[in-house]
Amino acid sequence: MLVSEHRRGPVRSEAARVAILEATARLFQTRGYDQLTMEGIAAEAHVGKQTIYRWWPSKGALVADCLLEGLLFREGFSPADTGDLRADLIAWLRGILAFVDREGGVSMVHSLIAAAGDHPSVGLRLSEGLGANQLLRARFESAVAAGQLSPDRPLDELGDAFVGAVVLRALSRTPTDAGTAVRLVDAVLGA
Amino acid sequence: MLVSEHRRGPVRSEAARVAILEATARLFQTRGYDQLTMEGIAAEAHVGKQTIYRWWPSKGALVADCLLEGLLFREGFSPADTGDLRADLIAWLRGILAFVDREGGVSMVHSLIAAAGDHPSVGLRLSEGLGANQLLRARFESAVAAGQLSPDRPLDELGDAFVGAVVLRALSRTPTDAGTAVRLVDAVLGA
Amino acid sequence: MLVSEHRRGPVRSEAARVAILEATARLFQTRGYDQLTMEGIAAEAHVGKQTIYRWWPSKGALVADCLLEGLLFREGFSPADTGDLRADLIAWLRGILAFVDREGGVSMVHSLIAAAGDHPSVGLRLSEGLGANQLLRARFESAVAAGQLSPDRPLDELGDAFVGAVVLRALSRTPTDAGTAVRLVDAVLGA
Amino acid sequence: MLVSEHRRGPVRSEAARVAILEATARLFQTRGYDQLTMEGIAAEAHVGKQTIYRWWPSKGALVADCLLEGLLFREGFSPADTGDLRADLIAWLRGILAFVDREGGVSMVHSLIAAAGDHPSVGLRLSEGLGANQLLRARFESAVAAGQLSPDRPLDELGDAFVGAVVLRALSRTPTDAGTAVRLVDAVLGA
DNA sequence: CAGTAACCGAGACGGTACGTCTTGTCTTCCT
DNA sequence: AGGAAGACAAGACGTACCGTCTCGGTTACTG
Repeated sequence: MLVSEHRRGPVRSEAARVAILEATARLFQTRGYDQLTMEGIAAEAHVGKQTIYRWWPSKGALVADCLLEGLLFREGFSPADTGDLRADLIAWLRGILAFVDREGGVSMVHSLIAAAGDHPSVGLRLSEGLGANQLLRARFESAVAAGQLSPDRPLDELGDAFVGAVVLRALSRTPTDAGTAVRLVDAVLGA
Repeated sequence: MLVSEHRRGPVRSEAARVAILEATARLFQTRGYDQLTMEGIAAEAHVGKQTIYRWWPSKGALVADCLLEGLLFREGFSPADTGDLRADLIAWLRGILAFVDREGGVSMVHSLIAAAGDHPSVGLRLSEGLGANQLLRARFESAVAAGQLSPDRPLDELGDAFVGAVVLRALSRTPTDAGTAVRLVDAVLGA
Repeated sequence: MLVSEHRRGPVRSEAARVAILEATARLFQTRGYDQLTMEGIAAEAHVGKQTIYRWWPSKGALVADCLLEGLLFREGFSPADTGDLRADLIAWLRGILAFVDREGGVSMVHSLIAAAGDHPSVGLRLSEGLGANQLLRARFESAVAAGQLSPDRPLDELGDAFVGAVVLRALSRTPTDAGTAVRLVDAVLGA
Repeated sequence: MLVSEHRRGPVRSEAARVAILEATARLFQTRGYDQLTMEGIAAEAHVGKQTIYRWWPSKGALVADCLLEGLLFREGFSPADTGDLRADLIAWLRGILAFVDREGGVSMVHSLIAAAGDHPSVGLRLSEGLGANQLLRARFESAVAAGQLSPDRPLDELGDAFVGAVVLRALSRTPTDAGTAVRLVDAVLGA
């Protein structure tokens, strides 16, 4: 006895889905989140507006999906493991800060923060994108194993502290200098 | 003989200025930053739109001014100094997290984050409003003097780490539990 | 027993055809021509849109078919033949004007006029539906035979004049009074 | 005794009003009523859509205003007064029928009928535009004075009968031949 | 004390984008 | 193959705000 609940009619068009996400990513990167419009995306993707609204409730959800598909963050910021936690974290933070300071980096982060305001999962992905949380946590665990980090430190919160500080700088547009990464690591880890 | 550069005509109306800021604060608190519109503010303040645009360039600037006037944040979050740094920080964080979790707190913080995206100084004021930076720094200095905190730790960055972690939680709407404050303090300070 | 003429494959579904026409009539009468949509008809008839487009080119054609099937006009307005042409015409016109003035009558006629704009045959059917042209012409012929109407009057055009005047009133929403029918008959026929 | 109740603020822009009406007339004549869109009018008039909606509630009202301004009907169809009522009416009807049959004439009338469906006053103006009602009535009065027309005939309804018959022909797209005007006059007036 | 320049409220203006609706075509599965 | 369901591209709908400009009317300094 089969019956298997079945829908009739055409199925979601993968071509349209991809075109929409790619158009969104393209426009997000070139114009930023605020300038991103549903109409612009529809035009760029050669798609009817209704096709967007059928599958995504909002601009934020669309950007969140782009993040999930990895269309916005090409680069991952994974901390190296040279055995020296402090050096590795400094290097990792410098990478992130360089990205943020780079042409378009600030506005990129700002756009993501704005998008996070509209859609919760963007915030989660933002942490992961910047901090590569899993990798960061792995690095911390390695440091704990090596005796460089007290096992008492809650590692997720430790990651949040670093990533949060970076986000806060971006929010307040505090300029970064050469020593910023070092100071931040020393502040949190102790010198 | 100083020609005394002088303007003719009436001078800026204090009544209008105050009405606009108060209308902005009122609408910001009830509807949030996104729902805040220049037209709405003008109507609420019984003021012409031009009177707003004459003195403020943007919605963000208006909100920033509200912050400066103390119309948005009634409460300050100042850490106590009982001699026990860890306990004081935990208490302070709990206060902030309770505020954020409270009815309307999340959206308040989100609105401020959104406003910060539009206007840099909102970001600065946000840090200060949440973290009361001066006070926090003072508490850290007291801890250094008491030998509870290594003098090597850059104190500004230490504050950023705490406030940043809170902002990050708000951004990703990560739910808070009873242990969050403790874990965050232990993560950053060491247990 | 004449099975005769058989196509293979499924043949046009009579059930669908009828369901579509009835849905159209139902919606036309309740919502009017402007509110009538292909999507609405398809939904009301539990039919795919394509099934409509396969057999009818437009909304107007659909309404025209409804008229042909007699699904829109239940009532016919046939002039009586009491021997008194003037009285018969006045009675007949009063019936039509009462229908038009009645609840929903104006919008009914307006909808038909709109449909006539989209599809020529609706216009023809409109004349017939309102004026019952054949019957009206028969009444005129009877009057000619009775010597009440000059044989020189072109009878089709005479009918058009009456029906046209009614349509024009509907178009301009000129209100009707008790004497309208009398005046119209006297205007055209002479008192 | 001063203080006459006064509105403050800018006054309605005559330039915009005229541009909108002229754009409407232009598009109405070239594309017809159905193809006429508010967006198209706004674009053609170089005007924001809101400026249209601020002053006109609908497309029909806009077309009605165009009629009132005389932007749609250049030509008036005024019956001559040669002393021969029948000949004058035939000539007048031939002019109208020629206009309707002419390139674009049918669609023009159809468009006006459609517009009349949307907006009552278009219907009134339609009668006037086609029938020049005042002038027609004046011609009838002259005929009554000359003893060519019974004083018992209600003259307004007489005009309606003629104009209505023409509208009805346009609605049903009944083709016109050389004798149409003659037959119509004879039908209504008697030979 | 008249002139005049900048303020004020109100709100119309040209625009952009919104989210919804309908059209007519296309695609998929089911009977 | 025909029919139901419904996704698709297109584009009009009417609304909400944007930031600018234009009105009269109202100060308050200047000559």
